[in-house]
Amino acid sequence: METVVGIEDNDDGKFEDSGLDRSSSALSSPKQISNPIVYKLVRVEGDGRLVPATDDEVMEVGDFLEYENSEMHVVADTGQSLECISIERSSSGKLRLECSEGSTEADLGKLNAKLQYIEQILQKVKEEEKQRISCGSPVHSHVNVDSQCSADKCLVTDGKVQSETPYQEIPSIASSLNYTHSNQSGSMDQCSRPSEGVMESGSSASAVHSNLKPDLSMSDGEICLDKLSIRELHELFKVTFGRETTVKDKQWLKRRIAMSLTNSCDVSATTFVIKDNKIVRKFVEESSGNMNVASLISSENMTEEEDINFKDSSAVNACGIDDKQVVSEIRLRNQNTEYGLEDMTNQKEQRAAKRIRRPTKRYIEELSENESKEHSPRLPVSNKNMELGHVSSTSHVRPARNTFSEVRTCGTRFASLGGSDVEIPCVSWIRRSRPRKDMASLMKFHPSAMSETEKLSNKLIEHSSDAVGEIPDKVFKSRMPATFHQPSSSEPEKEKQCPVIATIEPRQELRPKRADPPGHTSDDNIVTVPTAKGGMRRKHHRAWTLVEVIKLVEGVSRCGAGRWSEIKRLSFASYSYRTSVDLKDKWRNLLKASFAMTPAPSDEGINSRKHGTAPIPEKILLRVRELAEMNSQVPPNISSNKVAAGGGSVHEDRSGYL
DNA sequence: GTTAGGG
DNA sequence: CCCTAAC
Repeated sequence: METVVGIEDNDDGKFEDSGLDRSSSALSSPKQISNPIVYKLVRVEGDGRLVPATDDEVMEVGDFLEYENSEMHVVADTGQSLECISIERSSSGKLRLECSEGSTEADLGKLNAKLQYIEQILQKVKEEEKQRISCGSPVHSHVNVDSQCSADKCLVTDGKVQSETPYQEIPSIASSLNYTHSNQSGSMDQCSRPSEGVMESGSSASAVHSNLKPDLSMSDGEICLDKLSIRELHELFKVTFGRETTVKDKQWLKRRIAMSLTNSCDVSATTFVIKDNKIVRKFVEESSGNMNVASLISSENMTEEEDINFKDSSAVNACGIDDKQVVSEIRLRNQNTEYGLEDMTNQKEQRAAKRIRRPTKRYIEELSENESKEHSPRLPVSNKNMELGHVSSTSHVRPARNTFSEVRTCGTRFASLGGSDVEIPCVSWIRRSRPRKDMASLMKFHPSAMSETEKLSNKLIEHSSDAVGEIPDKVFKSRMPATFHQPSSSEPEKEKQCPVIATIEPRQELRPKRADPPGHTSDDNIVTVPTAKGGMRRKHHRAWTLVEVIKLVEGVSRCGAGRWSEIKRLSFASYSYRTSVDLKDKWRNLLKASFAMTPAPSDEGINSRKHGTAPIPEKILLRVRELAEMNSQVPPNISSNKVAAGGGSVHEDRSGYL
């Protein structure tokens, strides 16, 4: 699913289309495509904003898209995707593409039609653009489809940097399918920076940016950030990031600016070669690469992929669109499923090779502060359906600037490479999914793949999220040596093994009566805290919802009490945070409650007397008691055939409310 | 790896 | 919820 693309444009909405890729490489088949198109899945928030879809959400619809329209490639946000396809959400806020939702077929059909429509439009634009290009007319309203899968371009038109791409939508389908052309940076900003009010209208925040874009100093056909004074760099920084900076480090400033211009998160590890009016980013692919050497590599020595990109870029220039175009070449996406990890590794390697001065903590802190300010009003995002995805196979990296405060709270992370840990600034460590509404659920970690340090970091992360009111004091007291962001999917292995089941499961999001309290809706606020013995212990409380209880009861009725793992598998596949032990514990409590309940259900005070505790409908409790009594009579093991074990009454009762 | 039970 | 003994 790493396939992809590059459609991008600048503020003017200029497009260039090098061709639509209509191949149908599977999501799972990351083969490189010459002219792919990336459709970035986003979610439409209630206020109309677009929020980058989480991997899970992408996966949620990915299969469908692939199935229904093999030509469309939905790519989880990797920071590389440039397109946004927003899948309309139902009023419940849930993506309406869930195959498990029987009633979504119509929606799927509509979506599919829309997607196809979009494609048609793209084709048209592309053709138009080709004509324009042939005419040498630098019109600013054409489609710019980068032929390179992941190349981002920062166009400098008339000496103005236009790296910030506005949100653009196709009116006719805007209501439900937002098709966004933007470069990586623009896209990300639009989608993930609520504070900027992006995505709210065609006139995006880019206007602000574009107006402020200063001229890059040009010298001998080269754009040299180096020749800018600190003051100028500050200015550039300001217009680029929309905020002031007090950093005096020119290199740092240049790096940051370059990051923005190239929409890259690892500029720091990148050497720039500015030539022929282009900023060509050079990457050292392997640790063997020596940045000192790499920095001297000119475009002629680019890797094959880069060379292709370069040619393409040249072609664009040759068309006379703008001879001041600055093109940032970004290494083609690593198709490895462990892309994120690899990328990280590369960064580290590059860093090591180049011996680039790592941003000091101070800088990082400044970033954290500013960024958190900028993004502070983040909307909580429920991140459900984590389990749906075979998502885990891929890690996604986003540009550093899209990193969010929760991650930035930590200065660095450690990346283990070749046995040695390397400290990497968190700035370069990116979230794999869109920011969540619920700060408390910043992350969902993969317990099985979590190292002790990672766990520590998790703790710290939770620490950083004020939304979690349950953080034990000891967490605050403990000092975190380092923090990471769990790059891989947090999906427990078990869940991955039965994606089908997960998909079939009813919407987890649906929490009728007892929805999780605000700020506590996510499923991944699982945090661990150190124990006295040095081990890690889960420290997270998640109230059982009525839906969960019902599921539990149902599960018990089906499988019998005691077969928790089975119940977990069948009824809680989508509730990764509910372990079989949790089910068991809950059942225990339910039993207690049900038997504590007055024999006469008519008594209203059954649950209410337990102030604070969730009012479990007496029906449920009755059912629990019934099952309990039944179980006492019929050992669970015999009830492998639960129906038989359950007996007739069970069935009848179930139909009532389960 | 699960389950049961205590904390 | 966590921990752990017992299976």
